[in-house]
Amino acid sequence: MPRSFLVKKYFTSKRPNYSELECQNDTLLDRYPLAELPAVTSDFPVTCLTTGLVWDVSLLHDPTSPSTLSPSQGPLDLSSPSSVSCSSSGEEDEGRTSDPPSPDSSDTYHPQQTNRPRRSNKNRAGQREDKSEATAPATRPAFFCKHCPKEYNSLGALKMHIRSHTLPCVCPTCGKAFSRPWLLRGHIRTHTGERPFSCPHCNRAFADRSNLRAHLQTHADVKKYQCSTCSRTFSRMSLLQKHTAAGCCPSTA
DNA sequence: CTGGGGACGGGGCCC
DNA sequence: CGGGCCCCGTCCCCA
Repeated sequence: MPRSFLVKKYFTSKRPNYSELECQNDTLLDRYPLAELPAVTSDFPVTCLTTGLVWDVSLLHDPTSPSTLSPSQGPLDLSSPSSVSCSSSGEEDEGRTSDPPSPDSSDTYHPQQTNRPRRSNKNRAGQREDKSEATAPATRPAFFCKHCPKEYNSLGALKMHIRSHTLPCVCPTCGKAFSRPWLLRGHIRTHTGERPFSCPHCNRAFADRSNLRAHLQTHADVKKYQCSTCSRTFSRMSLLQKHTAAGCCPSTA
């Protein structure tokens, strides 16, 4: 299978609208251009410097102290895709990762029957609004991101968010940086061509579970997103939005 | 214009 | 508390 299609065009004209990179001014990528990103030390599939956290609970330390990101660690070893690690640990997810679907988990992913019966009471659709508001009750301690105006009511949440600024996980192949190890693993599949998520209906395989989920919608008679005016259903929100924007439903557009 | 794939961001939840 | 994973969602591109 040709993989060139996987190595997307964001190296040319597409993408890297990674706004995070822009607002990082004093953070990782600025200080350490890709070619100089810290390298890796072990034999793990990803590079992830999770300790490069910087937060501003109230003041915190100065950004001039690049945490664990020491340029002296040397340039990336782009020639050895496997010679990377995630400082977050040294153990990665041997067998625990969800990346490749475990054979025992009914071999394929079924969105209708999420093999995880959790979050039953949680409307995840609203999480975007939640985080955009980022309002913390006055009775709770507020943790502020020093890189952006976001505010969290737990240090853990803030730390997680800050990783989106520090981007501690670096692809050994192309140097692209990610906030989380599993994001990097997913990215690495774009290099390796690995597609562990296969569609049970058409045998098409995907590197990304979300993409498989979206794909499965194409097999559904009634798709997830429905136009409130014409009742037409779409596999993706974006398609519904295009549909409404195109004028089908002026009332909802 | 529509449909779909690729890549990715990020918060919540579980362990 | 941190790491890992899930899910939702978005953006871009292409046929």
